[in-house]
Amino acid sequence: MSGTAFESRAEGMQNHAPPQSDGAYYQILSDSQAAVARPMSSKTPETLSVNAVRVALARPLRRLFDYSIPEGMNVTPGQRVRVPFGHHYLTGIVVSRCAEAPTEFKLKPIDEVLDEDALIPQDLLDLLSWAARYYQHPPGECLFAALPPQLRTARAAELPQPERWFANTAEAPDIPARAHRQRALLDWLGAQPQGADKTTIDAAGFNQTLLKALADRGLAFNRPVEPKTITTTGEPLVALNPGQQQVLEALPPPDDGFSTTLVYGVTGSGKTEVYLHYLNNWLDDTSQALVMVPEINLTPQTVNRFRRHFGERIIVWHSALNDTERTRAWLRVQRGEPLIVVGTRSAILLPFRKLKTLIVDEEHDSSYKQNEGFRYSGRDLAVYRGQVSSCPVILGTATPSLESLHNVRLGRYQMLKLEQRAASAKPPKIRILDIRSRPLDGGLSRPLIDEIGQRVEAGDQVLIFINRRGFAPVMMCFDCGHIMECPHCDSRLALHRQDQLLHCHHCDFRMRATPQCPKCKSGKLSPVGEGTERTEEVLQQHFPNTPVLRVDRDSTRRKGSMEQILENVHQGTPCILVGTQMLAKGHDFPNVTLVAVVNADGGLFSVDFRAPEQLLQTLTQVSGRAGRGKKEGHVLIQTCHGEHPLLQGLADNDYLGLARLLLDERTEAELPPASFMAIIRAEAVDMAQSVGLLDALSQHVLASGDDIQVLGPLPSVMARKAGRYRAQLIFQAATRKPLHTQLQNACLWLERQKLPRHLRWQVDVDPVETG
DNA sequence: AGCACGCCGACT
DNA sequence: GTCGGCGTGCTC
Repeated sequence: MSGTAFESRAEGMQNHAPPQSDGAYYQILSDSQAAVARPMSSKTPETLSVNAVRVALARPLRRLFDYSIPEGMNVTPGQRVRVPFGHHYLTGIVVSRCAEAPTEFKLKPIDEVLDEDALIPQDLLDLLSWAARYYQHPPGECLFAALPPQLRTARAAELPQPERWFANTAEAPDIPARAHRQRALLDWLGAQPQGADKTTIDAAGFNQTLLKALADRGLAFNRPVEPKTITTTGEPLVALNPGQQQVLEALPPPDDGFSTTLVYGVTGSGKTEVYLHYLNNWLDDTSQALVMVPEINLTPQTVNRFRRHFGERIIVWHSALNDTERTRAWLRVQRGEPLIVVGTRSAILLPFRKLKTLIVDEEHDSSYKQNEGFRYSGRDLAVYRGQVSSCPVILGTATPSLESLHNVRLGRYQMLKLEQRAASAKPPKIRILDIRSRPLDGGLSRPLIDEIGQRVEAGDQVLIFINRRGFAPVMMCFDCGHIMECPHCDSRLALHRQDQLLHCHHCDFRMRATPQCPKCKSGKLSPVGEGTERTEEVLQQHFPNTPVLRVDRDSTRRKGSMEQILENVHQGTPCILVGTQMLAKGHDFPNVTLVAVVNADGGLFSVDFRAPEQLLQTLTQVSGRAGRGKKEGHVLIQTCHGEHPLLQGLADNDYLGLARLLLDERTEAELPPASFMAIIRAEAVDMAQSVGLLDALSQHVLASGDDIQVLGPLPSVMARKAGRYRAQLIFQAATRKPLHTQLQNACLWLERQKLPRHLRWQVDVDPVETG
């Protein structure tokens, strides 16, 4: 969370010493005995001049490895090296010079230096070393996470030249008559005077095999494109309204160095326009910038908005890039090209050299947190990076995280507000509809169905938000009450009627759906509850003449299908959109005048302390989809707890007020962000092993008694997932330091244990999922 | 993680 | 007699 990143930056700086004493930390991580044998105070002139470096290797080991530098070899931090490791060779990254040589064993020499200059700039090296400590994750894995896969090997760091294919018109085409696809490709290529790259060829409906066949016949050839100079061929920017202008002027310019600003802009207030103007005002044509967006939000619309103005300066960075595209983008950033990267979480690990500004859009979004392996928060690393690179950080959202609001309270962040919607749009009218004892059809109450009818009649679009995909979340036998459960998880199987499957949403288990009950053999196994599929079906029955478009992970799995749906919506003709969270984020549908939430109650009474915050954010974001155009927007929230203060407050359109109340509650309960938290999880083939390990760990940590609380071990909320039994131990502390000390202590202890093969553990600092 | 070493079952 | 199962230990 931003607060913690900020605070631990301050604390981190204390141990984050300059390069020559940087060893202090790794010494401990690297080899505790050696560290004891060589106290830092024993530094003498001759040990300081030792000719060796510390190297990070892509191994899950919480330490670095030292190598001697052969006579005549030049090595700098940030370069990749080939080093002997065990019985073979590995590619490693030089982190720093060794302050002293070990006496216990002789260092192996570096075999080869792989890069002419540092591949990873010093500030990124510092960021990643800090992150390795902060998140208690093996430093090698953190550093290698920042490299594109192709550069994790010994491959030369050369910018791959994009290919362009042309038709060879000099030869008379000699293609067998039956090879009509080859002929089609040849014709198509012939019609591309600029040539075409492989992606375009694929997109045009051809494939690489056809291309190769043509090339083999000498009918197609490939010529590398001349590197173009970057031009900003932008459309002019839209003029800002007075509110936007005010925020723009209040944002600190990059030359003022590091600062963090939270831009609280209600949905539809036009934050993106402010970002565009800010970048336009302050970026000279040598500087780089990063605009971070949540995974789901990296839709063509967002990118196009930036591209229309900044043209080729914009490059994207997200999970859909292939390895070659990734390497290319990475190296262009690394060479210092004046790019503006629009990217998801991992873009914060890019090797910027001339970073001027960091913008984190939708900063509250939980997809900034990586939930496996190196569990960093992209948003928090952005705040840290802003300090390292001395540039302003702008966090933008309509629903600030409690972490960021906490930092505003503490005076660490400045908050700027955009409380008016851009253009003439007014805030949506929110109504809470208590559905207790109301008959429901596909989850929809009568008043809701009526209202949908009115909107559609008036030529408007309607958005129905339902939090479950599939047809129904549960299959129950109406004779014996048997409920279909996943054989591998503590979960129920959901019915996906489209493909006639019962499906576990927590592992990949699927089985054929039949009405036959496996327990009592009756044929009365029936769907209970609603998912997007059922609601879609019911709505289509009620409104046979209106298109009903479903948007969930299933309906958008195919590449381009999301774009297809969005295009339909943007046509503006009446339609009913039914979808999951996917619909809540960032989209701008000017003709939607009614947004309905089928069931808001999931988050009201959850065990997860973040659930109310997340519910509030989701409901506010969803509501924000209504009435973005000229007509007023209406929001209808169905609930069985109409009296709940969170829902009552929501109707007043007062996000900040509600969030401040939630923050007070967290402070009262000494929960994050008012305190600091980390979770150590264990999983094994049986629960006794998982709990046993954490129990022993908890004894060990408590024995060394520091100022922290240890809760558990407890089985996770979904104790069994994909056949493995999971438990967790929660560490909590009022300040960061004792938490960090104990966490490090715990990791050292865990690494020392000789664990059975299938017993695994992991650390999660600033966890988002606490179940 | 990856790899080698090491010690027990069904095969040429 | 040996190929190979995965348990254990180590990697500067």
